[in-house]
Amino acid sequence: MAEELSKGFEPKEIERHWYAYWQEHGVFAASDAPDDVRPRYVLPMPLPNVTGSLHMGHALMCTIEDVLTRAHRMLGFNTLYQPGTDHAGIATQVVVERQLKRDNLTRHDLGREKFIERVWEWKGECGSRIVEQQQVLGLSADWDRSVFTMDAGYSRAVREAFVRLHHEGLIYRAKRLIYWDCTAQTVLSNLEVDSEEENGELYEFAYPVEGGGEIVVATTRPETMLGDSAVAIHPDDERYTALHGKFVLHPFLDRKIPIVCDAILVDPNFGTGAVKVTPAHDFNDFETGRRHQLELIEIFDAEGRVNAAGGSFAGLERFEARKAIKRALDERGLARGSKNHRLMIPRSQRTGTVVEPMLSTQWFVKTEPLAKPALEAVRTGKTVILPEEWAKTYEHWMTNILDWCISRQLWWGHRIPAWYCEACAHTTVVNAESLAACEKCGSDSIRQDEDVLDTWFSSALWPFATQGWPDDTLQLRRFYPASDLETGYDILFFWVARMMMMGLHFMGEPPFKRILLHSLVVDETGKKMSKVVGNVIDPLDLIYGSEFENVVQKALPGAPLDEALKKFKKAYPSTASMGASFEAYGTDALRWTLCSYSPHSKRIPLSPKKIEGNRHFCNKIWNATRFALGYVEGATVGPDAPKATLLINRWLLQRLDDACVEAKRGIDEFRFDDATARLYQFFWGELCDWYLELSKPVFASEDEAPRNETRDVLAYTLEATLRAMHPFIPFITEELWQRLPKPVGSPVSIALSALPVAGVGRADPDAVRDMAIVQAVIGAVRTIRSEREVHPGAHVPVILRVGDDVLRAMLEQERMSMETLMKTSSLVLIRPGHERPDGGAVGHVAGVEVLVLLKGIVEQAGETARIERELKKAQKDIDALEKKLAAKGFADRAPPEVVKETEEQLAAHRERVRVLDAARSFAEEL
RNA sequence: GGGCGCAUAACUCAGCGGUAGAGUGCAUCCUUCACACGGAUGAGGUCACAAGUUCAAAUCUUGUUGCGCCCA
Repeated sequence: MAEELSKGFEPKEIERHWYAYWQEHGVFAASDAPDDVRPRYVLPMPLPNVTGSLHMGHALMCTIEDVLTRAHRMLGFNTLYQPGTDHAGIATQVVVERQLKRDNLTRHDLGREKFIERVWEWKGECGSRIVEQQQVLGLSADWDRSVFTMDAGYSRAVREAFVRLHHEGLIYRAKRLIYWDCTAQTVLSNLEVDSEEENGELYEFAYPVEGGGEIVVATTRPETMLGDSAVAIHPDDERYTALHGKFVLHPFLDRKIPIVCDAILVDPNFGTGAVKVTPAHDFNDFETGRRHQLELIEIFDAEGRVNAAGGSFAGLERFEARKAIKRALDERGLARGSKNHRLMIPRSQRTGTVVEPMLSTQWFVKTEPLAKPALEAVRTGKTVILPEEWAKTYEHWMTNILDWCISRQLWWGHRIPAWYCEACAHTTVVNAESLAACEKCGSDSIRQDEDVLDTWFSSALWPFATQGWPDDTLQLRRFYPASDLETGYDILFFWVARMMMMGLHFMGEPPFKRILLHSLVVDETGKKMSKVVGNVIDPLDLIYGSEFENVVQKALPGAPLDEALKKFKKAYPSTASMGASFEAYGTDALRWTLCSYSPHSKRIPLSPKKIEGNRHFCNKIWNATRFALGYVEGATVGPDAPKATLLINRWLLQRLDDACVEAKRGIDEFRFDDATARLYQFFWGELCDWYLELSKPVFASEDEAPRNETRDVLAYTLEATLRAMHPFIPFITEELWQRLPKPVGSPVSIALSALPVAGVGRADPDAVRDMAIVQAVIGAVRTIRSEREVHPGAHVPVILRVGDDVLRAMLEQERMSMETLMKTSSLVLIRPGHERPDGGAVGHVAGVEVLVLLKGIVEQAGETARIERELKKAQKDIDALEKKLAAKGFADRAPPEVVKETEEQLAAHRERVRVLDAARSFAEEL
């Protein structure tokens, strides 16, 4: 047995040690053995960006997934937690381009080949930082199977998927209005664009109407007027009835523009009620253009500069053009003022640039035929979404799904396997890295499409491309479909929905049985974590501890320290009482905390105080075990609960069973909050607060039989409880479990032991009922002692008057327990009506009259007030119950058991009143 | 504008048809031989508002108000 436990729980060394131990012993490995007949549990890890680093969202996700993984492993499943990393096309390319920019270089200076080499180099430099950080969190992924989305095998799968979809007509190339990132100079899918409300202005200017007069339009983007091909008004707007069918004249370009009526685009109450329409650079306008067959006039080039269509404004950058246009309108006397306006600005998720709607030729996935089966799978319950409210969101998105633009004008990624023939204009689409000749005419004058695929296209294949697809491998058969897919709801559309579509299409069945969605980690006040707000917390700072000064320097780099600290404290009010740093809370405390939030609330307001509290819980576990270790030596721990005769032992085994059943249910139903709360309550509230306290007099007694029984029950329960908690807090449970007596033949690690399920304890409802009475009686004495300010060290005589003979006999049995926790030297059990000495306080619980003799212990009488208070409370309850019973229809329409229960409650309260009332004099006899 | 969701103790949140729960915080007492990262006790809530369904509503329905998020 290892060295003695330290007085307090110190996570750091333990965590390092056991993670290495698990890896050494291959604890995380899934089995490929053909004869392995265990049921399978497969969880594909949402792949982090290869160059990324761990944030709070990862910590939450990884923790939840590892709990699921560990629990299933302990339930006897052949468990695969499939790890991997994503090449993250645009994100990675943007970072490397920024690095080049420092040397005043662009990717074009290097050329495609050299640039890609450079990205690979950087990937190497980042190494496996993210993976190491995930390991700090204790993830039990099968790291030997880790897959990178640019691996040769995975790349082949990506090309295969593209080629097949293309041949089936589900991928096509077309010119469409898309979102254009002028910085990265690539198209983005609508999901990669985030719109945020920002300050802007609503600018008004007048278009001269042909034949005289003018119409004033309101716009947030005056520069796009260069591409206007209509002015729209509401057909019912009486202000403009006279203008129906007329034209306006473009002030800068030689163009006549129609005035059209459109009830969909125009809100007559907004702005001037007249809207300029730019179909080539706005999605709503594009649709309007379709409805009215308007001309599409493109006015920007790829860098966001005005093109030749902009006449004298050509060459100006977008925002310069805005100023120039406003100036020009002003000069022509057409400006009609402006006002401040909040508007949604769409920005690229990766570069932060305001994206530009542009017309462009791109590759698209035809989503509707793919979405149908994906929708069906959820509707029929083949795939279940939890929490279920998300099913509605999924349904809504899938039924309104748009075609998915999958080409990107980037270099880092899977190059589109399409070759254009210069001789015959045929497009060859084949699964190959290079192609020699056109498949149609045989010409070698071909060139490959320059673009790469959207990263999400490759990750959509994750559940099967990781297992060897398109080959029919043993792995693929064994580990597809996955069991659960767990991820943040923010990538429900990006990733989950697309995996559903691809999985169903290529494999014929949905990629997972359940989709589990967790919430977003936000700061303590409910705000999103962001670099701008300065409220980002690095999970490693919580695990290893960190001065707040360090924390905020990372959260708000470059900002003055005072300011950063102020923002941080505001975002995390609970740190006010924490001094100047996070202590090292350890992975377990962080994991437990993250699991304790309900998945139903969409936000998880991270509270450092809560993590601190859960480190205290770990410390409690540590010390309770330290206490137990002093007594459990030589205990026999078998596979089943030991025999128990003592009430505390019988009770504990029943409560153990209850706790484990509920914890298991919580895990099964994706309610880790319930599971952790129950285990917390059992360990602290029952095992520590009651059982350990009550075991002390047993261990101190002379009697060997009860001592041995208690020793065995304690050892058994503690060992089982550690197993039940292991999925949530793997490190501390392993450390302590290794030191406890265990059943013979226990595995090398708690991670491979069995998760306790129903039957781990022993059913004993009588014990629970009796123990509740003992607890209530002890509580009554404690309350009286506390309220009458009896010194905690003082021993006071207690008399219990009990009418029920069976009950009195039971309490007599528990004399030792009660004497210890009541701190009494003289406990007497008598029948009601039996004589009693003078002076004291009275309580009444569970049919037991509790008399605490205070004569000579407290000076003054003064019990009357307390009794009056109790009586008043009881009377209030009686009134409510009587009212309920008397209410018309209750007796005959409510279920009989409810009526009976109500009557019993009423009787109990009346008895209580009778006893308390009779005790008034007793209280004044001091 | 469309969709989804939330309003419960000072704070953060569970509960979702039978007379309100947890953690933290607060108050009082206790350094008792596992733990002061501890123990005991206590205070604190017309469950946003209004109407309805029901024998019974924090819990179901509708409306109102306030607040989030997603999509446009």
